[in-house]
Amino acid sequence: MELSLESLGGLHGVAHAQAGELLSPGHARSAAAQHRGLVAPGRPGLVAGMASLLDGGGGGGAGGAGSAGGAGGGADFRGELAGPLHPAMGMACEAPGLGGTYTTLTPLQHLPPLAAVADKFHQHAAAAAVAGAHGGHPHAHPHPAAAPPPPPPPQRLAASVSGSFTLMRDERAALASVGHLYGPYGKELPAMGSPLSPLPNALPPALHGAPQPPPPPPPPPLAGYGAPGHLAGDKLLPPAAFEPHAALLGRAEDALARGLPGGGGGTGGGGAGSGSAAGLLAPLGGLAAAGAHGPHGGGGGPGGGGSGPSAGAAAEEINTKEVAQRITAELKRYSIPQAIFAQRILCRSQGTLSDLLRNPKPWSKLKSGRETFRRMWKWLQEPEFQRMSALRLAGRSVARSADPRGAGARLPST
DNA sequence: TTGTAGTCAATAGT
DNA sequence: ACTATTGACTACAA
Repeated sequence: MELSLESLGGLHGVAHAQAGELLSPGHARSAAAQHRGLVAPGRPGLVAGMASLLDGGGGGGAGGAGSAGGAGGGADFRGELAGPLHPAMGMACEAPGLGGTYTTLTPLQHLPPLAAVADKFHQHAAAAAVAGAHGGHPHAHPHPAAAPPPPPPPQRLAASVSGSFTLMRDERAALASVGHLYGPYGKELPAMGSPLSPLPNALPPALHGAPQPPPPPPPPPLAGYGAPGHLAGDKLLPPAAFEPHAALLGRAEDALARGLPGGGGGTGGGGAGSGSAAGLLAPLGGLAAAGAHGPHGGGGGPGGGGSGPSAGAAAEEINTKEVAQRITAELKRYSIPQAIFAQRILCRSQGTLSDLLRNPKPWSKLKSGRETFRRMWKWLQEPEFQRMSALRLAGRSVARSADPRGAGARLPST
């Protein structure tokens, strides 16, 4: 437990708040306390999958290894898990049993170990199946072609990755994993990275402001969200590129942040950039790539802000409002209770999540709270099945650590 | 010491 | 069952 997340978390966020937080009683209790009670309702189709996952989270582990996961990982994907999960996913809160290499839990437990991704792959295969995305293979590699979602610019990925790598020094191991992960996953990543929404179906374009291709599925009712006031000031990252590296970014960001010019300059505000995803993280995107490379171009876009040296720092900006909206939409879409998401993905309480979603603070005003938004963001970036897996895995881990019994207890049959 | 930020647990409302 | 709100606590920075 201690170090697992280090890779991700350790690097960045952790820097400041973490240690204390990790240890802080609060977390402990919350974690413990939180684990319980997380079951989710099921819904048809993907949703169902999600639901299952949710449930599964709790249960899967022990018993059958997760419903969804069952397939590949089934018996124990632990092995797979040995590696850390994807950044956005898995055990967010605990770095459980994964291997031991990951990071510690930062306050939030930042990112799950990249390695974990591996697991995801497997999982995702299963998940995919569930989702119906495509038939996963046994271990599913994401073939570029196969993947459901779209299009991805591999390049970006590469860039990102590299950036990540750079960032991650410590995480080499993780990197390694990543490397392989991404490799196969190439397609997926890109997908995520895609300008748009990571969520294939998901997010409401409205959020982005930019006209994006509307997701197939039911559009989320986010009408309420409008233009964000604070957003204006903030910058956003384009989801693209960075998603996988969110973690990295995070760290980078942190580092940068510190070094950076504060807000970077400002950012360009709404600019965000790039579009897409727009707008959420413009800077981030930059960061990701840039991080390592510097001002990368992509950046260009938004860039703005940053500029300078620190562009990176800025990089991380996430449009909190958008993220909040998107998360809200996704949760609704899949009927994921806030409590589940909060606990499994964010390692926070339901109340906290609710508050964050309803009253997101501008990125610039956030401190340690950025981690929470990063997590949300990362989660959004994940492909559906990964997201689901995350929920499930997280649950699993949590369950395991906290309440093994629960783990097995209820998995939906699915 | 004071103020701010981030969370949580509890509780009320739907 | 879920979500929203509130009060209190802890950690940090000025």
